[in-house]
This record gives sequence, structure tokens and C-alpha cells, in this order.
Amino acid sequence: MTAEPPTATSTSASVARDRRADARRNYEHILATARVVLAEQGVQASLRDVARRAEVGLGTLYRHFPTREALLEALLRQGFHRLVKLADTLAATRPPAAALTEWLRELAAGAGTYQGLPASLAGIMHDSDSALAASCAALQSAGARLLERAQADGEIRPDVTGTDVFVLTTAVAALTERGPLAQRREHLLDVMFDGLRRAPGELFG
Amino acid sequence: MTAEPPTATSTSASVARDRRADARRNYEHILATARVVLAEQGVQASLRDVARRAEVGLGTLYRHFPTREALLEALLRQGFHRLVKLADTLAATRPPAAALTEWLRELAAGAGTYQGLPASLAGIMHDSDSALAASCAALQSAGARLLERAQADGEIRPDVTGTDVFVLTTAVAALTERGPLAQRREHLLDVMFDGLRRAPGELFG
DNA sequence: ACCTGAACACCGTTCAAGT
DNA sequence: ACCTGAACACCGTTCAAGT
Repeated sequence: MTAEPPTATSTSASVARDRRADARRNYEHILATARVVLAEQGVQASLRDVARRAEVGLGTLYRHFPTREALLEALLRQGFHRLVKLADTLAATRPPAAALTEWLRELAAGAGTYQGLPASLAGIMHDSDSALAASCAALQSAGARLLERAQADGEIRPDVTGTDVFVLTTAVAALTERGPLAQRREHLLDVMFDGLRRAPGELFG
Repeated sequence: MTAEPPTATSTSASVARDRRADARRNYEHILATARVVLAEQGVQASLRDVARRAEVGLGTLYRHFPTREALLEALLRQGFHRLVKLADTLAATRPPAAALTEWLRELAAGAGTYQGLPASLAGIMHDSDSALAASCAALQSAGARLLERAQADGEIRPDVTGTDVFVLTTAVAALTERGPLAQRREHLLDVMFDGLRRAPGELFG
């Protein structure tokens, strides 16, 4: 049952299907292994090590994931989608400013999944044509929408952009991803959020 | 005049002196070369390349600078001293809050000397026993003194530490060291400074 | 004392050879 | 079609051998 022989009429198609299944299995196995290895060593983990531990040739890894960013993008896609959906939920259920700050807290937490990931996300602005940047664009759009709502509501200063808020949040996530500052993530986010509020001088504007 | 021959009575001492002079020349030359190479390639530049371009053996570089942080520390020492002195000057001539923010702007600008340096400075918190961390401690102390003065003056929220302010500033410097965000350094620092002010809810406290 | 560079153990990336 | 791993061009680090 598990190994059905190819019929005479569909041999080449069946072979192709088998091959695709093999490739697909490799793809999934590399991804699962990468998840473990990056959890251990961070986003700068050795790709050679990932291939070794997935027991595939190095070329196989590169065939499926031509760059480190491509691998990272595949690993993070689900989490990105989850955050985009969360933005919609928060926009529908929470006051604009609270929706924004709660979402940014989730973004910071999500960026902490792998050591070095916040820096990679913040660094997307430096080379915006990576696979990771493309996938992250939806994330930034979701954040920008929450920001605009909060700004329209007058709760958040109008002179910050979605990019500003995104990079500031990932920067705080980077600072607090390990070490003694790890305990201060929420507080540093609070400080940043206060900076995002309408400046004091404009309180009566 | 330039090449004085060793006298008979001081041969070994003279040899020692010559050797020390040679070593000193190597030290200085490596440092000068590193300044150029790091300016081109950032703090992650190849140390092999530095040795090659300084025309010294790789071992010579490692003898003088056993770690990358040691080299970085030697490169930055002057700038660190300059910033510490600047803190004293600002404390003596400017109102407390202005002294703090102006000094932090200079810190951010100084951290932008080499690409990747802000991240290295922010990362000091993650391994606090490097040569760079030791030299940076004076810098952080100077910032902490300015912070305490501004807090005592009631201008800055009391629930932030010197470490908080230091890492937030270097983080903003890291975000804005290149790319499209480079133009927004001053603005993002302003946002951060607003966050450091007494929280709005406490305005009448 | 100090300098040198080969040696070692790693990388990331490519690509001819296999199935 | 896809997989493999040797080959290439790099790293950082160490250390025996030179002067």
C-alpha cells in the first residue's frame, strides 16, 4: 500500500510525482531541522550544520533555499500570517491606540523566536530585495494600518511612519532578546510607546 | 640621526629598545590600517585583510590584539575619552535635560563611526567581560550621571536606568546607520527622548 | 622579544557527476 | 528532476620555527 508500483500508462508522470514527493519530503525535513538548529544557535547558525543534521547534501539545501533569507522566510511565514490576522482582530475589537501597542508587543515577542532575528528584521530596511523583505512587507503593512488608525484617532503623533514604528519595535526586541535586559522588554516598550504618543506640547492642540 | 648605532655598553638594552620600537611601530601601523579597513568594511571586516594590508604576519596582529574587541577598543579609546569629557562640559554649561539629550545625540553620532559599531556597543550587555565592555563602562557612567541629574531635576522619568538610555540610543544609531532610515536619525532620537520625559499621566504629580 | 606563515578546523557557494 | 559531495575561496585561531 505504501509503495504503489507505477502503471504502464503513467510511468513518467508517476516517476515525476515520486520525485516531487521525495523533494517535498526533503524540503519539509530541512525546514523542520532548521527550526531546531536555529532555535539552538540563532539565525546565524551554520547552514552546513543544518544540512548535516537533516542528512541531506549541502546542494539539496541550497536548491530548496538559495539564500539564508529564503530559509528564514519559509520558517517565519506562518508566524507572519498569524500576526497579520491578529492585526485585523485587534483593529476590530480594541481601541486604536491599544490595538497598535498590543500588536507591537506581539511583534516584539514573535521577533524573539530566534536569537538574532530582531536584528535581521530591522536590517531588512538595509537590503529590501531579499525573500524575507518581501514576506515581511505584509507584516509592515498590517502595522502601518494600525498606526494610521491610531493617528487618525489623535492618540499617536502624526510625524512617525509605519517603518519608524516597525524598526523601533524590532530594535527593542533585539536589545532584550537575552542578557540582563531581557527582563526589561515590556518596560522599554512602554518607554517607546510614550514617545509615540502625541508630544506633550501638543496635548492641547 | 635617524639610525643611531647601539653603543657597546648598551647592546642588549639597545636591542630590546629597538625591538620594542619595532613592536610599537607594528602596533601603530596595524591600528592605522584597521581604521581604514573598518571604515571601508565595518566592524566585521576580515582581520586577515587588516594584517595583509598592514603587511604584518597574522600572528603579529593577534599578538597585539588578541580579540576583535581588543582592536575595536584601541580604535575607539580616544573617542570614548572625548565623549566622557564632553559629558562634563555639558553638565557644567547646559540645563540637565538638554545636557543629557545633546550628549546622547553625540553618542549616537560617534557610534556611527563604523558600520556595525552601534550593534557591537548595544551587544556589550550580552557579554560584559570583553575589552570593549571595560572601556565602554566609563562612557556608560558618564551617561548615567547626566541621566541622574536630569531625573533629579524632574525632567526625565525616574523609571529608566543608565543602561536603558544607553542601549536605546545605540539601537537608534544602529537602525539609522545606513539605508533610507539614515535621514531619520534625529527624528527617531526625538521620539525616544519624548518617551524618556516624565510620562503624561505624571505631568501634575 | 618579537615576527612569520603554515596548519587546522571551520564557513558559504558552486557545479560536475551521479541516480 | 533531483541529489550528492568534492572543490574553491574564504574565515578565525594557534603555534612551531625563525630572527
